[in-house]
Amino acid sequence: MPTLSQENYLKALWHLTAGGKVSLQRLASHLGISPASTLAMVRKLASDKLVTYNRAAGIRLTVKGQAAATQIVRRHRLWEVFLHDKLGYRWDEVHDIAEQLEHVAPADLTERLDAFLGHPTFDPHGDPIPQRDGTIPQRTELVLSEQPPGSYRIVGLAETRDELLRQLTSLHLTIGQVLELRDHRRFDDVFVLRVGSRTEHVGRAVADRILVEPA
Amino acid sequence: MPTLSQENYLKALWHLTAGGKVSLQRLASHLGISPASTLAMVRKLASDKLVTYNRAAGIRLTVKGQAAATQIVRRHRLWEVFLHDKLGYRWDEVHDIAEQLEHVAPADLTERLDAFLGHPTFDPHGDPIPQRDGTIPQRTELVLSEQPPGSYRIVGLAETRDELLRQLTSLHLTIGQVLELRDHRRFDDVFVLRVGSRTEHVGRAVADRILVEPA
DNA sequence: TATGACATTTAGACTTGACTAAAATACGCA
DNA sequence: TGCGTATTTTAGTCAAGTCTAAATGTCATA
Repeated sequence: MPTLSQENYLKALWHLTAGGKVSLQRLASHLGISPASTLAMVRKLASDKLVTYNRAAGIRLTVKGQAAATQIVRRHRLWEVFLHDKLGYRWDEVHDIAEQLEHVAPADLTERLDAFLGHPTFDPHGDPIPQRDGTIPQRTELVLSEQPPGSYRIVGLAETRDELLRQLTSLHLTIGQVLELRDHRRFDDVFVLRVGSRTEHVGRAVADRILVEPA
Repeated sequence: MPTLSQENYLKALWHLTAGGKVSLQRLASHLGISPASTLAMVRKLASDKLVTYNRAAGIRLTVKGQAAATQIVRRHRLWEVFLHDKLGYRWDEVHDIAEQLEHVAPADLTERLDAFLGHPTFDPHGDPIPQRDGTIPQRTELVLSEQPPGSYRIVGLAETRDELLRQLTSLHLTIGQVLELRDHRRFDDVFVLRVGSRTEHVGRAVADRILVEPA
């Protein structure tokens, strides 16, 4: 049970680690905190066995720290999906609010939220949501709007906003449905689809949110 | 913008005020904090013009303090509805979690949440949710399960859990519907209703959540 | 190998929100 | 009116998380 402040350090480390060795300096400037204060906190994290630190190797998350950080990122991204899909915030507004919500973590809340949102795998920015077991989804599905004409099966939806869901349902564009992408009229950004025996025209907002595999 | 800790004091004051003069002592023991610490915080609140304090009158919320406290209670109870209706927590589990969430208050979030939940007027405990303008709903609707046989119009639902909503919809028990309560079979807690031309049998879980007025 | 640039570490201090212990005040009632 | 009890207030501490300034290390390279 890291403190709120410790959680921010862990999350920052999770993000920075991808970019190579994490020096005090780098962590400090990422967080906008002085190197002196950063060192103090890194020592606390080390005494809680969440990180290891020495000058040469820099700061490294331990297995325990990794797990904690991953769960924080998971909570953050799930809240982003909630704010976007359910409350209708724009994708560029959700980050700051999720920043607040991610620290609320009573047993169960994350998993209930995940279920309520339909176990999403990507957040509104397109970043993967770490799963309960810590694995990170890889984009294997294709986004319909980026495909060449052809036959595809819908394997998922990138969003669960009621309005979008209703529209997709009314077009029979639900998971499992096979469709044929006929044309992308680029001048007005309309996608022409053959769904069952009907021809449908959908805009980019819809085509961007349909995840498919070749059929 | 009171601090997190100040918000807890304001909320406590809001609740205690109903019970008469609020002495330092009373506030302190309600919060489980020493009178000395409480005095220190009350002075801060006073310097922010959120409360007035003197020995004789005790601690009183100013108009500004009232407004702030009311919004905190509003946020708390809206989150309770979310946790109960949407995430499926039991009514006795939601308080502690809402306690955490109520302090997250970026512009807009409360109103969006309110809209998403369908502008509820009572929380899962049956307590009124202060409205955006600060007014406190009064229970004017009647709970179907507490009425004598007769004709009623449905004016609201006490809950928006999808499962409940689906069940009510499938029974045609939606807002505006007129129904006749025929009987309450007390030995097995089943309510016998006449809805349109059909006779329906519903249990207490449903009858408790239908708000009606005589028709 | 000595030096300058940059990174790290130490030292000391501040703010917030809590604490305890003890002093001051108020209040009920004998 | 004054005593005893309860409440309020003061004074001094503490821990967390931050700061600044200054001291110390490290390292590439001139």
